[in-house]
Amino acid sequence: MPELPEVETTRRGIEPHIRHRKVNDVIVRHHQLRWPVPRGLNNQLAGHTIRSVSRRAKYLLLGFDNGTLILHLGMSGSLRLVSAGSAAGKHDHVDIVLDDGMALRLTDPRRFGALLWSTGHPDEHELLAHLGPEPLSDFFNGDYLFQRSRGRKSSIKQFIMDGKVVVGVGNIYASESLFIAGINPRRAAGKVSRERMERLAAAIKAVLSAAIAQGGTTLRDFVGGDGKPGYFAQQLNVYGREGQPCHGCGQAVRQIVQGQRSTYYCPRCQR
DNA sequence: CCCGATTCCTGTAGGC
DNA sequence: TGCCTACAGGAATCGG
Repeated sequence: MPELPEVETTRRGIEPHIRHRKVNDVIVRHHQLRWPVPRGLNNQLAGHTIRSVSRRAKYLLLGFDNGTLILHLGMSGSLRLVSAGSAAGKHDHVDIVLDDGMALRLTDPRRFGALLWSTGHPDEHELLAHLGPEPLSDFFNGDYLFQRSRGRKSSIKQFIMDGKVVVGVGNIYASESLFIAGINPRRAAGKVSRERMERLAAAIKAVLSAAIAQGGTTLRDFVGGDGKPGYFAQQLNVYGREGQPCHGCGQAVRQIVQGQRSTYYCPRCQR
């Protein structure tokens, strides 16, 4: 399930193959993703060259001289380079056919992903305009987390998963970061000390960086642009390890539900 | 503004 | 073996 490291892994995987390439055709086989894929994309893109391949939060941005293609992988999406015209499976919803005989193929079984077209500045697009800072930027630090969290009653886990606070921290990395920082996920965000927020910001950066270095986390179906899975799952400390011994103290890892999402933590190491 | 619940979708896993 | 149900999750949206 793509979180920020998986999206960044995808970006790095596809960029060298698609940047400076011209689009020949766009084939949309299934329009109904998170939002409808705009009609007539082919007319916008055909003949235009991909100038940049960037990322904001979990969105991939393909920059053209006449606009930006905004892609989101949802929770089951992946982008891969395939030979143009190769047989499409039932979940292969979109092919962006390039001028070198290859195609960028969006596969997404659960269809929570999105593909949108923006003609203005992408940062001003409604979906991106109100997002919090990038977790790996200098702007995101303990001070920032401390300031933003004062007075907030929701749990620290839900707080760091809020895209208006910081982007790219999904369910897996939220649990992992809180474990590294030694913070109980149920604690009210507004009551976490400045010192602990420093540790948390550092933990989020460390966990995300390590995951990117490993090519992301493949739990079920994630593959990078080269079709290879990520290897970070082997380094997970708590996620999905309910009942198994904590790597720090040996206590059984506990699972709880917060905001309809599973949280994993060690009751001894995280207080 | 803040917060919790609901919603989209389908593959997978567990129960019987 | 097969059927049924619960569950997984990103993030917009809505109701309180």
